[in-house]
Amino acid sequence: MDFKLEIACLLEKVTGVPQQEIINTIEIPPNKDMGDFAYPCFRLAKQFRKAPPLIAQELYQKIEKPYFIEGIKVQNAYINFFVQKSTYVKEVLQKVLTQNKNYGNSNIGETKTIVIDYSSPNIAKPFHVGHLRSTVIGNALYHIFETLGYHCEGINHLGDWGTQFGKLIVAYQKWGSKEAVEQQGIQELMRIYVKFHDEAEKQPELEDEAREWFVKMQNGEQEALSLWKWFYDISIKEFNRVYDMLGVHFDAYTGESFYNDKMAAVVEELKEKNLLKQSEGAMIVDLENENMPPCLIIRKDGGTLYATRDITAALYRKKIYHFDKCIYLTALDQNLHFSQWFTVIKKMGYDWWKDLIHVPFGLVSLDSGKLSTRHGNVVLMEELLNQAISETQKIIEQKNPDLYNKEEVAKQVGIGAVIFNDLYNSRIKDVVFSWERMLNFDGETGPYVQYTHARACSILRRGECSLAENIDYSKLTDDASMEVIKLLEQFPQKIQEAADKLEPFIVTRHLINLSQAFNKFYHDNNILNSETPIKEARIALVIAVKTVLKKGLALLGIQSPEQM
RNA sequence: GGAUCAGUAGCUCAGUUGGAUAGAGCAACGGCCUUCUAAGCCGUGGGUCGGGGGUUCGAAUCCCUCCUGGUUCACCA
Repeated sequence: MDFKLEIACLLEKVTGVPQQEIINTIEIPPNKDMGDFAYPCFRLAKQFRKAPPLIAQELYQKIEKPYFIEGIKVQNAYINFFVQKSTYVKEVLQKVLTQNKNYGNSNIGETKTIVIDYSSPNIAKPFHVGHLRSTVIGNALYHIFETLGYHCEGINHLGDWGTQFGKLIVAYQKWGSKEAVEQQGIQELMRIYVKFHDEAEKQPELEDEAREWFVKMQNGEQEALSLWKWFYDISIKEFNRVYDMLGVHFDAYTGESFYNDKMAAVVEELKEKNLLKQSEGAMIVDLENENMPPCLIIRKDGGTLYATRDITAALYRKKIYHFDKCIYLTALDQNLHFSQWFTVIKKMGYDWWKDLIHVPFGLVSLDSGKLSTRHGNVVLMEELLNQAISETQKIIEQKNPDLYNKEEVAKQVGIGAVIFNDLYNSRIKDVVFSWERMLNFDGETGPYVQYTHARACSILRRGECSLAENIDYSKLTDDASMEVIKLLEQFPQKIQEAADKLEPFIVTRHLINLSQAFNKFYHDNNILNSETPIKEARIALVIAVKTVLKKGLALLGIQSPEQM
């Protein structure tokens, strides 16, 4: 039973307002003494031509109180409903316990496909904290949509093509060695790349040489391509190490190089549709009447650009995946770029341009300023994860030295802390990276939620805790228990809300709230030493909380150790 | 200058499709481990919701205006 829906039905009968509209208006009162659900009557004032409190009063008279409602109270313009607690507890817990790990699933997205473009780092550059947000938010949205029944395609649109590889080839031939690259991987590639830039300031002709090499790549010349492939393989190997640690996977690694041979046709199409225009030697799509600067398609030296590849990729994805939505996770500073090329798609006459969605997030920086690989102002992702893990190990030594699988748990908790931290606030907020904040595991953090889950597991491990046959749900009507039950009930709506807003933090915050409520419940009530009917009911609650916490963390891409 | 995002407690942030007394965590201070994990629980202090106008029965939320900060604006991605 869906209580909100049932209440909406009651109200539909007495107001004539459609159910769906009422559902959207029903709120949870700020204070539990006011009621469990509230219907504000302000909006009915016009329709009824009366003062809202009066309307509330009149509606109240007309409502026939069903069995699952214990009481109805009118306060000012609000009609407040008090649910029949034991019915409510029973309905919610039975639903969670029978659906188990499917609790919160939905079929709303059935037959729909969502393409998610996330992570997308540049090849031959180290994976650092700046790449974390796209990766982790994209991964969470992937899971969230999947749980709502959507078919998802996760794409890592690697930055694996462009003049920078020409530079790298030149640098490698001048200052690199096979051994060094094999031994040190990206770090060595980075070193010679930086050296290239230093040297190119003194000898600008190096830049020409680099461009030549990139042209050779584009023309498919063997030597250039095999070097490129080598750099590519080394990078992917290192990226995958990080992705494995983060528990992130992709359905495709079709990066920019993949579209190399597909762009000409798109440029041709733009020409045919009369959208391409010469300007200052380059080919552009003019967007003046859209109040935007032009979208650059072809450079004056004939090279393609970021937008060219994105447009090509979008057309390809539409053809291959028939997506209903294609979402791009990048920092907010790319806003204009996306608006521009989305508009180009629109001008090409594709009505699905509106299904292209840029999901931006705030900028990451360090105390010491902007992130810059070249100036060494970065925190490497592996370093961050390893720090978080070793910090966790210290805490385990201190708090639970007898834990049997310390290393595994340290990984789950340390990495979980990093992911959780990134999914804790709304996307748009800028982030100044701070070791102190990152390695603080107190309060509203990943370890807090994991700890709560481990506590629940601990109880279930100790007691004879199989689920009882006939549970007396009336034993869970105290305030602390009710608070937990309410949050369990809201979980599916929160997943839906997170999907609607493309904001995983809605789930994150809900897990915090649930953990807080459960910890209070845990503190107030002894579970294993209570009398049988109470104990059975409480254990059912513990199982339900454990299930939802685990599910919620999984949606965020975080593991749930049973002990920590 | 144009565009865009943000401004809520000392710090980091929820709350913004107008609604009941603006909430958390961190930090500070004070309690609670012979009882299921103290990575926990309870309590105290802390607010001109950037400023000023306006709309409304009602504004942190909507409109106008100003201020501050970030980002971006032609051949990088």
